[in-house]
Amino acid sequence: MNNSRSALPRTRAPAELLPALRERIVRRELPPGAKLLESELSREFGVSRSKVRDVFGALEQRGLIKRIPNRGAVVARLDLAQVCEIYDVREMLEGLCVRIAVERTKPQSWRDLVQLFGRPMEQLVRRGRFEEYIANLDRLRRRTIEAAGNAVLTDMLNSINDKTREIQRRIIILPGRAADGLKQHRAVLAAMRKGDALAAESLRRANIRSSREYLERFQNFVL
Amino acid sequence: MNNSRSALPRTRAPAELLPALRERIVRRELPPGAKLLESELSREFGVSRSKVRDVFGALEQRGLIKRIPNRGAVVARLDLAQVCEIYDVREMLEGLCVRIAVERTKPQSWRDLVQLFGRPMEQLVRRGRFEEYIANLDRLRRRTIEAAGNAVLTDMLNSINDKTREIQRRIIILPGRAADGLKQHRAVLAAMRKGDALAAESLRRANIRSSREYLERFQNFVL
DNA sequence: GGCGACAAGATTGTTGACAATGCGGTCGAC
DNA sequence: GTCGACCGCATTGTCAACAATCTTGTCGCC
Repeated sequence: MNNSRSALPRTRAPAELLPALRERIVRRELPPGAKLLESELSREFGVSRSKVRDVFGALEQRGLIKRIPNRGAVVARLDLAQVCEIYDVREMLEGLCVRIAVERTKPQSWRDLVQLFGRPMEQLVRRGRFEEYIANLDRLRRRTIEAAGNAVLTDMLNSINDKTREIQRRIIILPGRAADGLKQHRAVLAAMRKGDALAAESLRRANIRSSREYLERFQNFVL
Repeated sequence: MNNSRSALPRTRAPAELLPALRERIVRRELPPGAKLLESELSREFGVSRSKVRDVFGALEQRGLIKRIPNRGAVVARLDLAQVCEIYDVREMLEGLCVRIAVERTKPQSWRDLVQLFGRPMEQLVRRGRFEEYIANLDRLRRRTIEAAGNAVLTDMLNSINDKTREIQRRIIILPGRAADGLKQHRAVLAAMRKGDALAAESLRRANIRSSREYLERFQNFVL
């Protein structure tokens, strides 16, 4: 079902197995429903089956795969209800993250991002350069998480991001979404630049709610 | 270091290993820093070492134990900073949980809990029957989580609860805390009874912030 | 007497073989 | 011709032996 290519790019390092598999799932290189064979991965990565098994355990805990006893592991599938559950949580946690980040940093530390989200991002949206647009969004995201400096929060947000990264990518390319999102992110950044933590939180939450509206409206194209 | 008793209560079922260990850690039967020996647990539960190993992996992912390569597994230790991180997240998630729960249920479905948190809980606080007080608190917690019906949120709250259950118990018995907490929970329940989701959320968050103040004030007695 | 190297024991990490389970195809009966 | 039982194959689950690593106690040297 999934051996679409016979010559795979052989990731050799044994410790790289978990992040490599995670990445393949997150990027939908392994699409939802794809079956994961222990022996196949064992050979490809040059590690023992036990180790593959361990990694499966970790991936299952993170909700990226589903294991059925004696039947193996498949990439987890998300329906709209589950994505909505995630979005409810995400709204709260991203809001918290921005608030803490603002509280713990000097307002001027966001200067470069404010600038980046001005003209440069405007151009990217106008020209439909979504990959770069998304890369910059991710830059903002990582900076915010790092500034918040809350390990528990970081884990949860990363877990949520793993499960919805591809969905977010598909939302961004929906008609009008990138422009809307950029406006909202600018508002958030403006509040951050002023050191107004509560406003930044509120605006970030509105931003995520807006993204979610696109998701629900265009669910047939996204899921 | 930790073989305080020679005749342990032998939990025999192999599938019971994970919940059993989890419970021991959460209840501090295995205190932070306690070393977990694979072979010992393997014998006690009558399972193979491989299975113990799997369970260690799961416990590590949940943040209940810490594994050091070639050095074994120890029960995770929490310092004040980490607990504060958890409380920041907990405040948001418990608030969200109550809000959704109220939005998705009929106001009258909370009647029994409103009543329970009236006279009966008052009596328990006054008489210092903390175990029963805590048991009822947990009843409210489980009902709320169930009513919210958000699996992602449920997992996160349960994970947080596992890590801080013992700390919460110690906060409750601090002088004045149980009475304060009860007042706050009554306010939350009153809002729930009225179907005012936003008020309930706000009040629940205030409740958790209050609990956190006790924690910070009495940290030497709690941690 | 204290410090460092060494060795023995204990513990974790890894591997491969073996058992159990589920799936798909084939054969036979009605 | 279709349905159902059986058998073989592929895959997962389990286990015990082996290898690697760390801890601890001892000895010798300074």
